[in-house]
Amino acid sequence: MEHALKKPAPRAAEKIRAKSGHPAPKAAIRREKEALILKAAEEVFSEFGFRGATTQMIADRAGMPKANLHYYFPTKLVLYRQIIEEIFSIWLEAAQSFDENSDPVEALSRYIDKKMEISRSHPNGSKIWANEVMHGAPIIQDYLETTLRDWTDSRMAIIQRWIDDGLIDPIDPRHLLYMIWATTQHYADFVHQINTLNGGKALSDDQWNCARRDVKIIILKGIGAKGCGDL
Amino acid sequence: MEHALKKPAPRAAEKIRAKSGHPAPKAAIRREKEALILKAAEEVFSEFGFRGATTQMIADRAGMPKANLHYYFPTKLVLYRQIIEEIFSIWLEAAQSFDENSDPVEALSRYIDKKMEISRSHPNGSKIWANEVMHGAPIIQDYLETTLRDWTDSRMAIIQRWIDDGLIDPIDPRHLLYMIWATTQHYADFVHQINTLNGGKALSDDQWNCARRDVKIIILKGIGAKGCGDL
DNA sequence: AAAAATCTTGACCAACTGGTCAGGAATGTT
DNA sequence: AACATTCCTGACCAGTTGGTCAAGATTTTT
Repeated sequence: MEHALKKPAPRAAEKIRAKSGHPAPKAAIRREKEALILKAAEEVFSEFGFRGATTQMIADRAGMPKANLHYYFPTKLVLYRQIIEEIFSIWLEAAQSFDENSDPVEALSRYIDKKMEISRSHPNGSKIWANEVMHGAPIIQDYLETTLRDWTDSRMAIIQRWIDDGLIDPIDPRHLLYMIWATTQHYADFVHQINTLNGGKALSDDQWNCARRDVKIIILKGIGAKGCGDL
Repeated sequence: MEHALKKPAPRAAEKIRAKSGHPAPKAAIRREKEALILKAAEEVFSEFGFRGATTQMIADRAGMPKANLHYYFPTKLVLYRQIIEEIFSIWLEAAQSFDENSDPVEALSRYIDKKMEISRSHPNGSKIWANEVMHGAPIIQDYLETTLRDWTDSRMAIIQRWIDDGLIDPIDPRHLLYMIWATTQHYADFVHQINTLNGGKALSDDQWNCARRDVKIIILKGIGAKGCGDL
């Protein structure tokens, strides 16, 4: 015990606001705190996994006592699920661009670009997803069986049409999708390994451009897509 | 308390051996028990991660009381590290075949085949590795910086020579390696997702052959390797 | 046979973790 | 101003976990 009793200190946030003279509307407080917690939780979950993360760690990183975190999110699982759902929606949204173009080169290029962008700007989400799937998807199994499966089926159909139309070589659409997922997500999930092999530094803008270009070239050329020489 | 006191029951293993009349040499006991524990630990670690796995779970799956496990492996970390090291050696060993052939088509084909084989036969190892790297490689960082980096550098040099000799297109060797790793390991790390998208069933032999073939074709054709039309 | 070394295990413990709660503080409403 | 609502937090608790230990069982050595 360093201090047997402490005088009831005013809350830090209120202190600051008092100085600046602003009020602290309840609605805003809720929004801000929840965002703070979600951000901290995403970091901690991606670094330690669901079980490895403790609500104490998340609370610390969000700058509030643990009890306060539990005031906004009753359980760790609720917090985790909300994060997973947000990640999932980002993934699906990025996938939209896939079918805005009828040309395989255009459609696949954009899709790969978007996926690479997400891997760079949102690596934690990818990691949490990978972690979840690797451990048997205990929490998002229903998503895999419904939304993801539907999405996959429809995109495979599109790819199959390209094959039937002779626009790309006859490969199994499934494995093309897996290769795109695997490769693009690798730059998020294995960013630590990639950085280590890059002399301990994060990839520069140039290196990212190079990665994007090479990934696109190899995949598009690999499936014999017509007219991809000028990427 | 269901039973206040229990008579000292003879150990199960000894019971069986007594029946069969065999003795139980200490050396063999040690070997068998350690192997049993390592096998169980690999399963549990791959399913729950380091922190998610409990020594109790591992002991249960190995069919022995927890205290017995701690007799052979003093701490959970020691057990984990031993497993990681074994996995690492398998990976490097498989990579040997990479430079037994001077022809890029031959060398890369064999390398991809071996990696796909490992993903099918040894998915747990791949998952543990991925988990470890995703969480910042807290335990194997030194391996990444020494052995893996050396290996990567030497292979990149070989690929660069192929490029200089005009045997493959000028892409960044680094990203070719990453693509091979990402794609082949995806079939281990994301096996749950793949199976779910496959109607909940594991890939059949035919499907595996198809995956192997498509992965090889796309990558080899994608880098413009000469003479890979007959894969 | 007896002593030494190794193996086995139930019981136990200290540290930690998710989650609770009471009561005080800030804000909103009348 | 007075009352209601929402927010904040130190203290607390029950369950879990990695790891220990002493005492007994089995095998090896002398």
